[in-house]
Amino acid sequence: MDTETLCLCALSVEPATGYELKQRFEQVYAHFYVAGFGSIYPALGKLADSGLVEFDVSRGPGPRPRKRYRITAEGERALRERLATAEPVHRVHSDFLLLMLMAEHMEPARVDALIDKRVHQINSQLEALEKARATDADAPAGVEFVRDLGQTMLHTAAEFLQTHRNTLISALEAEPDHIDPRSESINGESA
Amino acid sequence: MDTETLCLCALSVEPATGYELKQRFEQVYAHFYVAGFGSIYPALGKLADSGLVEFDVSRGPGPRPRKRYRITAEGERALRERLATAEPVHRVHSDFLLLMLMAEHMEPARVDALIDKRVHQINSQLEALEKARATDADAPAGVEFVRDLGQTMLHTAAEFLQTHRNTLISALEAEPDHIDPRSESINGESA
DNA sequence: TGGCCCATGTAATCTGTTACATGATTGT
DNA sequence: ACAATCATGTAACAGATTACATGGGCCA
Repeated sequence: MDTETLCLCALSVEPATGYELKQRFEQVYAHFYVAGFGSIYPALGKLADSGLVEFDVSRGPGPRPRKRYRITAEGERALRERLATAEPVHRVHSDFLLLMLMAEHMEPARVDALIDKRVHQINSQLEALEKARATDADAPAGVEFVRDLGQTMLHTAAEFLQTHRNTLISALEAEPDHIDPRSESINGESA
Repeated sequence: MDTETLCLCALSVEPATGYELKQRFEQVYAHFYVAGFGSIYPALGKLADSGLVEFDVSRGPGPRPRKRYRITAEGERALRERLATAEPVHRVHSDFLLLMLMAEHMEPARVDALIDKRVHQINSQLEALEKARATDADAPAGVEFVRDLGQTMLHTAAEFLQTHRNTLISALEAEPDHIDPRSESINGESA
């Protein structure tokens, strides 16, 4: 499922402009999907071409007219069709974890900073989800399910990082693979 | 960071053929990275061209020679460089969660089946991690860190799904948006 | 008047996925 | 005899990222 289906899903909840969709994705969908303008606008264009969405035009602030998209009856049908047949692929693509895997090859301070950064990312996503829950109190069951799962996962990740960071950093400092081959005998047992 | 860097990382741990790398990725890296042959082989080719890895050739079972790659000194330098500057991007791309978000538009049985499938995926990844831990007992601190984090996250996800699936399914059955527009007056307030 | 937010879109580029092609060895 | 596993690679395609282009309104 690509950005096109993502937009169709979002529009089935509530009409929006492309710009608004991006914001919504960042605020509420960020923990399981990302999409930039470069994929959102072409996706909306294609959806409109195939009649799955339509739009009202109004004079926007920029040089181009602003378009507020909404799903059509045909779009609803297509959406149900896609939902009924799509595979539930779930993949994580994390440079962060790859970096952690290679922690031995980095300076401990760098590792520490990376964890810090990740914790901040997680916390801002958690805040966004908290806000969404407050704003949109009785959302559909599916939306709440995903929101709760997101909060649980993010919370668990943050907690793990906070609890284990010291263990990791200590281990790295004890066995300094990362330091340039000048200072060798910290353990007193190098060649 | 792309498949190229991923391969460089994996080869810095231990030499391997392209085929073996894929297996390793599936078994131990699956919870945070995926790569198919179509990206692994070209990546290894490029790495070899730029001198970051080298390989021994032996007569393999297939029509082509088998190449076992290992990282070079220059490769180690390049790797450290990349590790020192890379951004810790972490992104989830989950059709599964998007489907759950749209649960109202599906039949409850379908939602149930999707959750089932996901739980099985998680469990097989957990098994792979458990096996890796048993096999490779005292791995570097970074590797253990990532392995433990993976187990924690996967375990949390599985538990959440098991605990909340009934609540979700019940909610869906109570308010059948998913059924064709025949039965309207369940809430008694349709147009 | 300088910068940020709103707002849409295109084009070049990068990367990954999928399908295809090839074929020996080992186990059932 | 058949299937699975081992094993490498290419080519076509799909999709996303990035940078660019445009410009009004609002706030300090």
